[in-house]
Amino acid sequence: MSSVSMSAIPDIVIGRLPLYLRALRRLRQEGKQVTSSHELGRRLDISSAQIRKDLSHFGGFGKQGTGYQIEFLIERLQDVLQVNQEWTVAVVGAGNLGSAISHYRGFQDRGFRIAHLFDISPEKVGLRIGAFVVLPVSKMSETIRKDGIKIAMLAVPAEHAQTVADQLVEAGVQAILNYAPININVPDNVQIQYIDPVTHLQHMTYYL
Amino acid sequence: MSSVSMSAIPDIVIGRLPLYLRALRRLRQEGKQVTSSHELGRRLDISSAQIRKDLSHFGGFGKQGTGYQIEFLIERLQDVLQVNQEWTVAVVGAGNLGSAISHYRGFQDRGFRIAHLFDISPEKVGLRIGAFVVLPVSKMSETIRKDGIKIAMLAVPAEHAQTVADQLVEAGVQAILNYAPININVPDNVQIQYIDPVTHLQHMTYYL
DNA sequence: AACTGTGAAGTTTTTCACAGCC
DNA sequence: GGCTGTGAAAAACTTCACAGTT
Repeated sequence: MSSVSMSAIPDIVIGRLPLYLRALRRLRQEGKQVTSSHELGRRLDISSAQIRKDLSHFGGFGKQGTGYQIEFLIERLQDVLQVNQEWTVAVVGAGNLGSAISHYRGFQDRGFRIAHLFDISPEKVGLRIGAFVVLPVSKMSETIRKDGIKIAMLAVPAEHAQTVADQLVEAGVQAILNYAPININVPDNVQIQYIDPVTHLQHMTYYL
Repeated sequence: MSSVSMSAIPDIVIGRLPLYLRALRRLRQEGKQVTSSHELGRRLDISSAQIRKDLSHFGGFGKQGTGYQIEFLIERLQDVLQVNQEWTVAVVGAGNLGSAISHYRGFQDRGFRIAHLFDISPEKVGLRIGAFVVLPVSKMSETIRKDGIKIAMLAVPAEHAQTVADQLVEAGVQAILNYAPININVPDNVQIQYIDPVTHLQHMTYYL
């Protein structure tokens, strides 16, 4: 997990911040202005002490006796996670999954904008998928470099995931969200996260 | 996390087993017959000691001096995770995401078969999506009960996720994989897991 | 009265390191 | 020589409990 070890703040804490942020935005949408570690904890099924301790790593965001101002805390968490800016993202793979990702409206208002969709197949290249025209993988490095893209989502078959990841890293990508059901090796300074629904299902079947 | 606390084996260990299984099947596909905790660890970026300790919870699967028989270990892990049988799964939500899930070929050979696709929208009901004809949510409880379905994937808008989850639980579903970007409350005896790509992206941007 | 922020205590998880076996 | 399985040690993480503030 790369640059994690040199950070003073545990990675497991960082991993919870997006959940706090998501819940807080929900509370805001419901019209609430103030919340407490207890209310958040109840919603997220996390102890209130955990939430207070996590947040305390970044400063005193709350008020004793009152709780947390939702709007203020949202801003602070977005600052910490660096999602007050908009990140430009590339998607590689224009199959069913890449297509679904490209159509998804939920990235925009949480800090991410998809800028390009790449595919290697000549039949896909040139097609319009959602708001994008599929570009050839042969143009990938050049485009990513030109636009300074730092984040990519990988939705190619498992067989090609490592090769494409290598190209992405070579082109300057520093964070990869890998949807292919395979482990990938990247340099220590590159972030990687995985999405594989089957691992979640298999985790649950243990308990059934 | 429900029934977890009464188990002798830590949930965090259970969560890694699907990753081991995935890597082992990959090794098998590459033609390998034997592996070691070191080789697995290198691929997964997990320490070899961790892997040995995790596996030792379920019995001595390896041979000193030799390592692990890949085929044998795959079978054992599939037994432990109960994925030697095929689980029948329902998908709720026939939008882009539900459609992508329904088209995905990767569930079948890892223990899961999608049996039904539900949607509430009258325009969607009756459409053919992948191998499925979209069924109305009004038929959901009845169908799930009749087929004894225990697992559901939730791909509806965040606003409807809790309501649909309640109906699923009421109909007998015991495990839900929620793709909606919102926390859901379910009874203690029901498993729930989340997939939200944005939380992963936000986790990574912290380090950029 | 209600709530935060936080040291200290408690618990869980990981790593170490090595005996035992192939 | 290489590897597993495992107690013991170390590290990481969570919870407790309460002083301090509104």
